[in-house]
Amino acid sequence: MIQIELKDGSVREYEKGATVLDVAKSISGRLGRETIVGKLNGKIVDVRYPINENGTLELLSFDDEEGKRTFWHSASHLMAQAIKRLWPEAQLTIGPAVENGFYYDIDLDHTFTPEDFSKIEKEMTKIVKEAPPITRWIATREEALEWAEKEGETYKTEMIENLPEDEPISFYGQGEWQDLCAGPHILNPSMIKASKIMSLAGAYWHGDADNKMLQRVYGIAFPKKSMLDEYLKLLEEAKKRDHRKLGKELDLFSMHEEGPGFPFFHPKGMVLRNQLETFWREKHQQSGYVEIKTPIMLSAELWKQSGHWDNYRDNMYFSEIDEQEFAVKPMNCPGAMLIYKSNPHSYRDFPLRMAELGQVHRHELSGALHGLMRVRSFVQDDAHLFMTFDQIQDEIVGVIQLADYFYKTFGFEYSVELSTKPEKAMGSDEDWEKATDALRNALEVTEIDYVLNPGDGAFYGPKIDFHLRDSIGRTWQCGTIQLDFQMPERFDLHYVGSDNAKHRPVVIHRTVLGSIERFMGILIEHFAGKFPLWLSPVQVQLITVSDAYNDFAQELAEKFIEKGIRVNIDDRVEKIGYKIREAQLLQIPYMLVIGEKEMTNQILTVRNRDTAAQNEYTVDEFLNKLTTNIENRTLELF
RNA sequence: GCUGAUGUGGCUCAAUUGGCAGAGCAGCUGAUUUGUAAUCAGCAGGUUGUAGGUUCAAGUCCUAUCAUCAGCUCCA
Repeated sequence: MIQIELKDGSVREYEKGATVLDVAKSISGRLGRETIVGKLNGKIVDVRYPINENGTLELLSFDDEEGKRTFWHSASHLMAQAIKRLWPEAQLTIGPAVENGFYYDIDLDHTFTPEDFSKIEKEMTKIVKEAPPITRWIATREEALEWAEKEGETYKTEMIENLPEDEPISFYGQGEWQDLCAGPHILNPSMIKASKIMSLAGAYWHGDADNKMLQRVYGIAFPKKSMLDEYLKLLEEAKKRDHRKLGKELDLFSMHEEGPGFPFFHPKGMVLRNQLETFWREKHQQSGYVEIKTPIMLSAELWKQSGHWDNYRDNMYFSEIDEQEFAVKPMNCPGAMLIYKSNPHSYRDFPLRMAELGQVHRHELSGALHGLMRVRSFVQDDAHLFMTFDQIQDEIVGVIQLADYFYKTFGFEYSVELSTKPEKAMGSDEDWEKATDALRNALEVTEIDYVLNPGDGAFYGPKIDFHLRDSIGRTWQCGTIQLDFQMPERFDLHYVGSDNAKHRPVVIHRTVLGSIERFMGILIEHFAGKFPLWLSPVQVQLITVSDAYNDFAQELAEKFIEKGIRVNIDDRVEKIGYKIREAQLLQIPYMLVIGEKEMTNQILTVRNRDTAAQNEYTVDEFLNKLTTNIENRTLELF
């Protein structure tokens, strides 16, 4: 007999060799039905896994991350089986679960069309009805290769050949179809009560653009039909907060064919932008930064010196001035280096924090452009910090805390990645190691959770990235901290130390918002256009009941303007309901109906955008509440 | 850049098998002076992304090109 400790701390006895499923069934029928995978002593195992020794076991269902992934992985098998039935010549590659569902990459001459989706879905439903039990077995390398040969699955042959010698090669099968797969999997496709093919995309084999492009079929699946409906509804909701749609509706910015990747900011978008920048300047000044501004175009010679010419030329724009080659800056660092070099520096100046809202241009691939999120020209909220080696950790910690402060002000959740040396990089392995250690230490000091992203650093140094999430769950890099030992060498920077000798300073590049454009995109989606008061393009809408009250509204407006409130008067001859509706659609925080009652009593009737509640205030009361909320950059309206 | 899809008034969308480009909203004009999410009527607005081609006839079919969307790749 063996002893299994369960999640609730209870211990149960089983025959040696009892499977995860046996355990689940023994506890309750429901657990028996819903358990998808087990976590045995911290390791994910198939429900078919026989337990041979004492240990702790967690039973995971679709509600658990690991359970969900397994479920979706099995759904991708179901889809693959359906596709193989419909197109037997299809060659299968890989079919993993992703954040929202699963995909399978398939090599097939027939190009899938959206019309094929329903065909595939129908076949999937048929298989679900057949309910073939999913079985697992281990094959030798020879058997596995034989299978791939027989099935004509050339990609699988390649995958088998690349498997490590000592790893057991497992197969999963359902009905007439088998697949090479590490698992784990659910017991039977009949557990998949609802599934839907979502979209189609091209994807390269092994993610390498030199390889053949495969067809990637995306799908989603759930153990309950109602969950699929809910998910589809959620997607609809997310579409409504797409910053491209809201940008148009709220008249914040526009994009034009004449300038692909170059956004145009409208007056209301500029209010938002300027508020952001004002906030940014205020906080940076408080945090000991000075501000600089460097030119958009600089000599090509400078970019050769900085290393951008060798490492970043494909992404740069060039032009000629007086027969000399110039480049439009893709980054702000070389300009900042020149400013540093224009004066001698002492260790007493350090740390020197030079910030720059710098407009950069980068030639991004046309297919990569995406609203404000990925553009070809954007303003980085950049800064270059110059310091001694001893100051590195404190400075990185300082930036991490600054970034945290900014994100918290907007109520963002964020994730952090540490990226290490890429293939195309300058500098010695030793320098890279030192720099990477410094970043890692700072992360550990601040006790921030992070994931490692090997090989994804900048060409001049490793980096810490801050990622924010958009409305449909895609994450975008915003803040970044990059340690750089290269620029100081290349530009021969130095400072005089306390020993009266010349030393090389260390440089940190960093952004917090990342790009103002991208950050605005994220903000729009995060708030779904309902900006907090301090960011709202129009903060107060005065709505007159009839033109008898226009003068009074005008008087009031002047009082608001005097306090710096962004106010707008709607004195059109329209019904109140009509004017309220328009202000509401523009997400204006406060709507004030101005009529007889207000004029005679000298009182304000205030409608709140979010609650639709109506409150009465005296003018001074309301003004005080407004200014306090704005000054504190409060997220909620009052 | 690659794969696939999509481009019709400012916006959202119609237009049988190729057969006279249309509606709602927004805009303008007039009437309505209105109390918390749409007052009524009239008017105007388009070389159907662009350039070619097929055809008696093209929004519709073909070719090229540009842009956008989804993903890949890349990245703030």
